[in-house]
Amino acid sequence: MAIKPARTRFAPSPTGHLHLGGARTALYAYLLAKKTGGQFILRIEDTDVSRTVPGAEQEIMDGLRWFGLNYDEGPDIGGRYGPYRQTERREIYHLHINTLVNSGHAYPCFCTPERLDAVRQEQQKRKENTHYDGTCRILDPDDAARRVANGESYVVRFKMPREGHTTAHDHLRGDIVTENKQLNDQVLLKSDGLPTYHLAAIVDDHEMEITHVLRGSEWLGTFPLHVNIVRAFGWDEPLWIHLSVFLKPSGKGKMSKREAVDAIKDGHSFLIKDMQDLGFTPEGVLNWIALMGWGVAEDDVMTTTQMIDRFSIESLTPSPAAINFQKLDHFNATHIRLLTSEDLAARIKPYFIREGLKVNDDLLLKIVPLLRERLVTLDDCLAFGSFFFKEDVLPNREDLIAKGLDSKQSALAARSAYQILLAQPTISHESCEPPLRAYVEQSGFNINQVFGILRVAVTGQKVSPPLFESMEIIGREKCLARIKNAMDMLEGM
RNA sequence: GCCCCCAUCGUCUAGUGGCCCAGGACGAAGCCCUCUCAAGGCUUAAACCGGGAUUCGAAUUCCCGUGGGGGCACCA
Repeated sequence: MAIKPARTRFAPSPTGHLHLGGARTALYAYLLAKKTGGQFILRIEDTDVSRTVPGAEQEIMDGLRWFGLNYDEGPDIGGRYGPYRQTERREIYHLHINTLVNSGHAYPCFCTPERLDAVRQEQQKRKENTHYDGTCRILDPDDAARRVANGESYVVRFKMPREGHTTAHDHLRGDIVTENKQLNDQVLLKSDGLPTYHLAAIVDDHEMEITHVLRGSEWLGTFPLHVNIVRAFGWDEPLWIHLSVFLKPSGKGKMSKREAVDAIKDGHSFLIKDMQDLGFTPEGVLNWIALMGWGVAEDDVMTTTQMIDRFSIESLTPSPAAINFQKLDHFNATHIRLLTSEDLAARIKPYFIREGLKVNDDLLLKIVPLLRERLVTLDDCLAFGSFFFKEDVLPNREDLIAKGLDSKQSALAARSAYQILLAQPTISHESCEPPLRAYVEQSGFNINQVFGILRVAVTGQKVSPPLFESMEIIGREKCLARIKNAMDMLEGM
């Protein structure tokens, strides 16, 4: 059972929000690192300065922490292999790009974007595969070096072999063979002096001694390029694992703006920052995304610890997975039920406070057992429990009239129940239910009618946690007052 | 257009040549429990994309279709 410790990384670019796909990539990388006793690293790929969004980096870090996916090295905590922001690693890339140019694996290119554009259009017109035409590939290296020294604007391109083929090995798909003539002389270093992803990621993964690269399958297209770069350097390759993409719920295509709007409308989102507000728990979300792309035979309800225990890159699946929010609800509800009362209380408290309610902690702890199995999302605590924190309750007149009865009959039932409860020194399940049931027996009304009137009277709503347990928590005085009030309302109709 | 990847119930998946008239989970339907709503228990319906080939035997291997996804930037 001697597994080599894996060093894995999550390497997002700070250009937008942390979403489900990114979170899953991070999760798998985290699980693999923890499983093998290795390290999980956060690296920020911010080489496209124009696309960098202020706050995005922070959001990524907050998201990972919310999930409990704590990284061992990262921009805010440092580490032996830092810095962990690519814009802070310019010198490292320049060093390596020089190596590549000197060994003939890369070359400076002075073509202007305008010329490149023209070439591309020309190729499209001829229905050719668009690719760099190689103008600067055949430049004399000394001439090129002179032009660079003169301050001429340039990029550095990778000199892709024109003949033969490249075999790249993906752990989930096996060997992927590509003809080299299909490949392009990609830009490695941009004219602003910053590297492109292709160079930066490969250099960093090597420098940071990453053993397993887990990334999205959108990188499959440039995968042959990447292995060629690694080989040009003469480095050992990491194990490459390209994760499947997430599809929209219909299974047709990736999530888009349109689906994002629909998801929000129905209380869901694929943005991590929204999840917390929507009442989802990190445990629920994690469990849900873990299973999209990981084949777990049975017992699929897991905590992070259990996931670490059972995780294996052998059981990852390469096919795309459609998002299923109903399943998220299920896992969220399931994990809520797994929480201790203290934990659940602490988690739902903010939702009551957000609603402007004054929360008494003792009371909160008492109602938690009544709420627990009724919550799908944490904010459902409002629908089932806000009346506990209100002085008064305002039932709808119509709701007080029991199904199948008129207002007079309902008033009679309320009055009778009131008198029975009034005779009880304390209100509890044990003391109240038997006499009330006895009354139901002899009154000719049914349980649902009588208990229903009381429910609306005491809680102000038609759906609530169990009646007697709720009344016990609310207390004798308040319950009696509320029933009296309901009685008056019914009799005044 | 070119290149690459993928393909088991509606969805996520188990399955690595016989243990599969295909198993689990979500969802659906029904029943039980029940003061409402849940939770819980039990049950049912529901799939190997199509065609060839290999083999005594294929969901599992190979080929060809078809469908879906991704990529073809000085973006990641």
